[in-house]
Amino acid sequence: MTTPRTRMPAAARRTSILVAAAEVFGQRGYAAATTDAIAQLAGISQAYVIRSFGSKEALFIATAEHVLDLVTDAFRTAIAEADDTRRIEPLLGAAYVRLAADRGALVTLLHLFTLGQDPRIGPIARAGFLRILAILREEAGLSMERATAFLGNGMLVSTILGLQLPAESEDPATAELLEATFRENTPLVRELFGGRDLDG
Amino acid sequence: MTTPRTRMPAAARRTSILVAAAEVFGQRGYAAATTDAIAQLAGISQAYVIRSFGSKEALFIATAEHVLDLVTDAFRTAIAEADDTRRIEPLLGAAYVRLAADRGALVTLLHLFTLGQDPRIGPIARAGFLRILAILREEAGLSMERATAFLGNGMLVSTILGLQLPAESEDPATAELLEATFRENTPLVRELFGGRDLDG
DNA sequence: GTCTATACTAGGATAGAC
DNA sequence: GTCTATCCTAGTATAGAC
Repeated sequence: MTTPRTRMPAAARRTSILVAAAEVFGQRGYAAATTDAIAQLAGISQAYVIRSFGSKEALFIATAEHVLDLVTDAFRTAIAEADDTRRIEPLLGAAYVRLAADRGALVTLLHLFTLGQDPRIGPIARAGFLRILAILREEAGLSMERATAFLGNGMLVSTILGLQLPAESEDPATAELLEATFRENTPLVRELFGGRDLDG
Repeated sequence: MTTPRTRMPAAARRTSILVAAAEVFGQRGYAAATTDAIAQLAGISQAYVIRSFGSKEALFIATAEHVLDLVTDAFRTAIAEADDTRRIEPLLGAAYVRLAADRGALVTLLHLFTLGQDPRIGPIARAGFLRILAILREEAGLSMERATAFLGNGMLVSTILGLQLPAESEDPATAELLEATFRENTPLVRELFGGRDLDG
């Protein structure tokens, strides 16, 4: 709009753009997301978004790294809280589901993983995926079988978010699906999304 | 190009466009795919692609329905072959993996499931997902727990395809991941993709 | 650090011929 | 049934001011 808004230190501005970007990228995907939508959500001009990150592609990469950091941090915190008397998956699962509160984060990740064919983004996507796998294996101590079962469930969680299935459905098949996918975290999901549709 | 190529009955042309569309949509996703790339792959003009389906959106929807049919048909065939002395998941899994030979099909499905926010496509995506779930539950007789485990593994398979991880990697983590994800179908995957990268 | 204005391009869709 | 030519919009990126 007309006059410069809340002037802000560069680092803070960067963060606020990244947060907006994760939401928009999560909702629409990389290609369909517009830098203008991100700008509006961040409350700044489209040109300034580009100024700050150089290009839409660079912004997406920064956003992806940011989300990847959120996930790895969340997993590491969960791992630190674990004692070895119980399975660690519920803790990791809860950490993952809680990231859904960061609107867009999990679905942005899902979008990232569909971009393997992109010459710039593809390598980052592969590395990010393998990085998460390595944490599950080496830091959480999961066998490959347990790790893939956990990852599969995580992809399913993200898919359900991306589909925007209703968090509270009258359709019994949907309700049962959510129970089976979110398990002990189902109440957490309902709390996060209430009556609204699930989205990232 | 210049002069009309192989003139073809409308139905056959439709199919050949759908096949090309699945490949391009699978590779790039809905938004990034261009009707021109689809046209080139199908060997016809961009304008004719639009002519044939009305719009890019309509083409995507038709492609999605087509892929959904491939999946449901493949599952039903697998179910028909099952005897009840063994778990049915390996049969279903093999059927699913074989669809990867239809370049783009599985990853197109993955893209479809990220489009929940789209007013036109979203409802189709949700219905398609629930339709697959219903087959697993009602026709294959899986409990909801087994169905979600199977679906999660399927999403992981599609994600690995979308990431284009190499089918034969020197990286031990990747190799082990593929083994754990594809299980008894690992040889089939290698046969399908040989030395090439995995893609849809 | 942030804006307005604008240049430029890609790509979906239409018109009309054959 | 299929093409060429073209219109038109959306959206990224740049220039330059404050």
